[in-house]
Amino acid sequence: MASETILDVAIRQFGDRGFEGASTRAIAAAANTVMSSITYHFGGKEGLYLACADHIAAHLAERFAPIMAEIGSPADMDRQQATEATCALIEQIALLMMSDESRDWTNFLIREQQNPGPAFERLYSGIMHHMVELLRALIVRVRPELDASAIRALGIGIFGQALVLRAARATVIRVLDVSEIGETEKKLLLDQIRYNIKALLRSDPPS
Amino acid sequence: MASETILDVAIRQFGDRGFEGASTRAIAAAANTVMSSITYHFGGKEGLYLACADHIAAHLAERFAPIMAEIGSPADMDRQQATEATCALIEQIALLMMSDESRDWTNFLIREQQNPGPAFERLYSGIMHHMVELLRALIVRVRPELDASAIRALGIGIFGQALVLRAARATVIRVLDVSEIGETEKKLLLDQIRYNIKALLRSDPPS
DNA sequence: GTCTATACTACGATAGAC
DNA sequence: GTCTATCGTAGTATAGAC
Repeated sequence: MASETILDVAIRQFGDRGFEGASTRAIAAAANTVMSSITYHFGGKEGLYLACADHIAAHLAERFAPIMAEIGSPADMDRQQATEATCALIEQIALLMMSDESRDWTNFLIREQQNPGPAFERLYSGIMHHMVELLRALIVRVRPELDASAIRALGIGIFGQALVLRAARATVIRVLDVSEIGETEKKLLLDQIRYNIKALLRSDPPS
Repeated sequence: MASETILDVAIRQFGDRGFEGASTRAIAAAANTVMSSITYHFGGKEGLYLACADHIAAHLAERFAPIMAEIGSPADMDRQQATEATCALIEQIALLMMSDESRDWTNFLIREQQNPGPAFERLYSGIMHHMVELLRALIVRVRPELDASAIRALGIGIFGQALVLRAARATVIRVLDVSEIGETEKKLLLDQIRYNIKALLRSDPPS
């Protein structure tokens, strides 16, 4: 189906160049069709942008379905299990942030975070709030003594462990003194993230 | 001077809409001048973009000069002092990430991280590598037993604590269930960051 | 459904008046 | 230094052929 190809190309273009910077002609040409196909399938540039958001949400939901199913319900976990589940979840997010496959999705997502519009609404209610809620529930199991605000703030910090790998990608590559994030760097960063999360979830206070 | 106004407007526009999305006509109009002024002062759109990067680097250097002077040299610090200095540095970065004043700089910066070009080079060598190096040296003082790779990976995780506040801004606001990040939320997040950094810098391993 | 043709607007660069 | 005028290009939208 041509509209699938158009969506994939459009997500890349929008992610790289932003809504205004991307051109429907260029998107259509890269998808081996003409600009008016976009009008036909999506109603116009704006409609295409929103369809991209839905497409990303669907793909993310599909990608995280296995790990979320494996984690299951945090309600009947003990501390150790919830800690491990948190590590597993963030590890998956970190892998996403480092993957080339999802480079275009994450670029689109980060861009939309800076100027949230209707597309962010679709992304958030489509997939992100499920993950936010799961993370929150897991932290509650590990640190039941914390109040709701602290749980949320801690969750933000834990999520930052994965996000930094995409949002500051160029800096990460510079700091590691490599030309790209290869398998060696992936392993290094994932191991550190797992260690960091366990440190962040400890209940005995630092000196 | 008119070229100062043009730079401020341009940083906002480039940050919001990207290089291609921003228009020199719109930038000039918002700076109460005409498009050909940009040609005169900066040689064109590309020159303006690079000048924006230099402008941001200069402002960031100015903003962080006090805290970096106060921290001084990590070489003669003990663990406790280096831990406190790390907290102070990341706290300043976190404040920057949350500030409206620097919204445009950080948007520009994050955008440039996704597709680094000559402008990233100027930003990195202009200011960022100083901060990266300071953070690295501080962590070395706190955790001298770690090897160079682990120091770098830990630094990335610590930096992520601050970065997430800007890169996932829309999600942070959603999670905290507020319409903007006010004083209450700033305090909550900064307190958590300080706690988190101390947890991340602990040398006794988590269970 | 996919294409061509066209209308209209906006873009960046540049030359030249003042 | 700041402006107007203009050129060539590229943008979105739309109507209509097939």
